[in-house]
Formats: sequence, C-alpha cells, structure tokens
Amino acid sequence: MTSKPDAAPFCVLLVDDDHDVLGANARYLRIEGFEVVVANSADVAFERLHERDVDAVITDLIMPNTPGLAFAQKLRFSHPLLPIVFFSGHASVPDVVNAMRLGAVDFLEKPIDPEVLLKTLTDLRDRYERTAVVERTAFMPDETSAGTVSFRTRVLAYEKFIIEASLEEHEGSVAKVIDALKINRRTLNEKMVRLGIRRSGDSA
Amino acid sequence: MTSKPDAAPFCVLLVDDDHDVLGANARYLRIEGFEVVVANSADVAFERLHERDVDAVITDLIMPNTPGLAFAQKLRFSHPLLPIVFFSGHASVPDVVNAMRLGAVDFLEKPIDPEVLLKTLTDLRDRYERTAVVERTAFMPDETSAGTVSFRTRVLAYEKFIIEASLEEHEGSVAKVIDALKINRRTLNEKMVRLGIRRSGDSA
DNA sequence: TAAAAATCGGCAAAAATTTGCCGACGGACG
DNA sequence: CGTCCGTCGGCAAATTTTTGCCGATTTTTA
Repeated sequence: MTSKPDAAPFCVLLVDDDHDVLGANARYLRIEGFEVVVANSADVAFERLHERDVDAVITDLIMPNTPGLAFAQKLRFSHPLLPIVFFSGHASVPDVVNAMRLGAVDFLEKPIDPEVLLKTLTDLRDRYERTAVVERTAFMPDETSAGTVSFRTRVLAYEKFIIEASLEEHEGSVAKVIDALKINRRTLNEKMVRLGIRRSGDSA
Repeated sequence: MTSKPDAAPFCVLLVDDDHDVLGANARYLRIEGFEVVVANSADVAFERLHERDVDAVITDLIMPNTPGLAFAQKLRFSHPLLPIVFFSGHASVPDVVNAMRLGAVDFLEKPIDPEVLLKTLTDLRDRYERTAVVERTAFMPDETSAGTVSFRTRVLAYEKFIIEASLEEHEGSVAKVIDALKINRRTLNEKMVRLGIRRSGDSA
C-alpha cells in the first residue's frame, strides 16, 4: 500500500534484456521506494554487483547470451545469501526446479504483475533485511576479491544469521532459541560471544 | 542401464492415491533393485515412516485428503534432510515453487516416465547414500523434536551446499575448490565424506 | 518482597574437528 | 616406461568446540 522511501535503502538489481520492460519495472519500483540498479545482461549485472551492494536480484530466466541459470549459479557462489527472484514467460517445470535448486527465492510468471513483484520485494525486504548485514560484516574484508570468501567465513556468517534470526523470531528469548535450534545453552552462549551477537540492544 | 540390486538397501517410500499407478511404479522400482514401501495417503505414509527408515520419499502433489504440500511440510519437520520428490499432472509454477521451497529434490511431471524416475532415484541414492548417517547423528533420534530443524542440521546442510556449489563451479576439481574455499584439503575430504558429497562423476 | 525463571561466565573434562605426514592409485604426457 | 599431477585415506597430534556443573545477577511473576 503505502510506499515509504525507507530510511533503510533496499537495493534491487533488475536484470532483463528487454529494454522497455526493464525500464518500466525499474521506474515502478523506484516510485515504490526501492533503490533500483538495472542491467540488460549477465555481464553488466556482475559489473553492477561489483560497484555496489545490492540486497536482491530479480532476473529474467531467459536471456540472449547467458542463460539465467548460469548467471544465478555464478551469483550464488559470490553471494551465497543474496536473494534471487526469477521470472520468465513460459517456464517449464524443470526450469523452475533448477532455478529453485539454485536457491531462488521465488519464481514469477511473465508478464509480471506489478503488484506481485512489489509484494515479493516487500516481503523480501522485511525478511532478508538483516541477511545483507550479515553478509556485509562477515564477508570480504576488502571487496576486491569477490570470489575468495573462505569456507569457514561463510559458515560462520550463516551461523550468525541463523542465531540472530531465531533470536529475533523469539523476541530475544535465549531460552526459546535454545529450544528451537536444539542447541546447548552453553554452546549458544559461546557462539554468540564468538560471533559478536548481542541481544536486542545494540552496538557501542 | 545396468541395475544391480545393491548391497546397500536404498528404501523408497512411494505415495500416490492411485492404486494402479502406485502398484506399477512400485513393481518397477523393485525390479530395478530398490526397496519400496508404498502408501496411498499421507497418513499411511507417516505410519510407514514410523515403522522404518526410508531414504527417500516420492509423492504425488495432489491427493484427496492431504494436499501434498501439507504432507511435505510435516515431513520436513520430522525428517529435515530426507529427500522428497514430487510429481504431478498439471503443476502450476507456484506449485513447483512451493514444493521446492519445502526442500523438494525434484519435481517430475505426470505421467511419470519410468526412465526418469529411475534416474532420479539412482542419482539420489548415489548422492544421499551417506547423508542418512549425517542425519542420524545430527539430530535427535527421538521424534520428540517435532518442531524445528536443529541448528547443527542447518549448518551442515549449508556446508554441504557450499561445497557442492563450489565443486560444480570448478567442474569437480577438488584442488580448485580447496583454493577457492581456502579450506584444508584433508578437511574438505572429511566433510565430503561426512556430508555424502560425491564428485560430479556418478553412479556405480 | 519473596520466589521462580532467565541469563551469563569461569573452569575443566569430554568430544569432535582440523591438519600434517606418509604412502598409494590412476591418468596424462614426454 | 618413468614421472608428474591430482586425489584419497589412515593415523595421531594439535586445536577447537561442546558440555556439564556451580554460583552470581538480573528480570519476571505471584
């Protein structure tokens, strides 16, 4: 409904080889308060990704040069937790299956209903807000080497994410988290310290 | 091609409300060397699951009483890593998306091509052979854990994902993965064994 | 205000993971 | 052939993590 230009700039990377559609969607999303970066090919998309942090990627499954899946695959690797949403005109079941396997968040059908797109992104923004943070803090000390995130780092980032998410879900109740995650209290504690997780309150 | 009744008994739970189809598929799979348990409803399926350990579940998406998705959802609870394969006649994109979100391994289209089914299961067998072990050690043996997926399980699943992705990205080159993930060769090896990851090459 | 419920951290034993070293194997290549 | 390269696995030591136990504090609840 209300589209408020949030304080938190949620940045969406829109990838589509159809210039018109791309422009239209971008415009629409911008009006709705999203920050939008566009790309008309996978290559350009990667350039954009290097230039700045995006919070979600919306991409056409079928593009001239790079198949959308190959694109997603590379993306998955450099940005493990980055939400990807596909859309396509006549997607076959296997297409959808493969897309989801690559960790797609959703798969929309073309032509895209603006309402649906908006809802998808809004949900995403709400749900994945902190994920981006995790990525940013835990990943790549310097942004030069996008691909060289160590295994350990990624896993730790994920652990952190899980715990923080669960913590939030249970309104900061450690006890509930322990129960939900089936993790030893002591262990959870250790991890929180190690990963620098603080309850509800914040920095400083 | 050659289907050898393996020493390792891979047990498949086949769920379909169509008696004839169910029987036919079961027979076929048995001939191909799988151990098959059948159920014509979600309820029966759960009974079977309590009776014995199965390694994979193949289920129709649309069934009279329980919608396949609801079934999968319950299943996800009790068996977070248990591979589920769906099949359906006229699945919509959203259907597939939801199925995959619930962690479906694959989504086949009805009528099922025996060849495809067989291949799917064979791959599954190869890939998930050892995963069962992980599952067993990863979370409570008891079904008391009705609620959630344990922290450990989730992390393991993620580790598995990272490794498999990297492996795929580097066309199965362990050396490259070691370099990319900055992980000790020995460690990577251990994890692959523990998580049941096999290199691109495949079946027996 | 007292009792009950939640958190947190120190410590040390127990358990699990990681890593280095060594030898082996199969394939590609000169 | 003989070698080099990439992979694998056994073993044991080095490390890291997980857990249990105890007691101290803080927050809620009755």
